[in-house]
Amino acid sequence: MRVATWNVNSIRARVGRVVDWLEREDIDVLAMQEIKCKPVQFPTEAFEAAGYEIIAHGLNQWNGVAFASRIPMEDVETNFAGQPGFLKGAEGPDQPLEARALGVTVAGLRLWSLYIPNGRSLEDPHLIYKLDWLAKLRDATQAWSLANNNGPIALMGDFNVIPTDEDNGDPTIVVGQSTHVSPEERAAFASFADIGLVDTVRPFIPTGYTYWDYKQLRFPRNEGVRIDFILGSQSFADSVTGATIHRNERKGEAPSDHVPVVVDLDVATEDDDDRPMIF
DNA sequence: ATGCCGAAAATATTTCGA
Repeated sequence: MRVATWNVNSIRARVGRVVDWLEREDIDVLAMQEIKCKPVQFPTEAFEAAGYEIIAHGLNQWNGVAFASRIPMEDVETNFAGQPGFLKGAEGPDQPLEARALGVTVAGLRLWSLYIPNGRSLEDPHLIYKLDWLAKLRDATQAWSLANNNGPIALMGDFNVIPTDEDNGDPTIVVGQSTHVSPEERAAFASFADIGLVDTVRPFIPTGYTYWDYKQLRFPRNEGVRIDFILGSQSFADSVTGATIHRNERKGEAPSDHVPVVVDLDVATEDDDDRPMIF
């Protein structure tokens, strides 16, 4: 079973590339971020023609998350428990939720497609929102694990955090001046390890980037950053047999600025006919 | 060539992104 995450930066601008890649790479489940549309605007037909069902959560032209899967999806959940909201210029606890989190269960695995807030700048209220969002996500994940006997769960998506200096190849992103690398953001990211989640890709791909800015020849110069992750509970990570970062998807005509990240899982599904089912 | 930013709403300019 092959599971992937990809910030597509507008699915309507990228549908051909995404569907071609799904088929070429034999992907079973894809978590998408920044679909930048409402569900009615999502190019569902192109995915269905390739054998994938779509579940999308989008409120407007900003943000938006979705799943494409050729294995049945169950227990669909938009937003996580306690998820903070945000509205520029507004304050207080009743700000509207943004379309940044979507959960589904596939083949017994709990999967989340997540688009963590950017933060914008060190002085911006958006950074406070980002840190709160990550803390509440951690709390919701911990609560799920407690209620589900530490079952298999993965948080997949664009975390908008560069965990180590080795993950930062962009010379304009500087510790002390930029978001994504601040001690507070790195601590928020690291806190997922405290509730038992591990980076399921790093053991297979120790270095390498997942995003290169469109500007300033960042990709030809390989001045990217690593911000897209698949964090899994131990029971999820135990079934991971391999991982890949699809750097070639940054090339060619009209690429997203992010590339797909894939994990291979040793998990039995209904569609498997090459593996004996033993009960 | 991997090459100097792109998408969407609005309809020219602004917002957002990391």
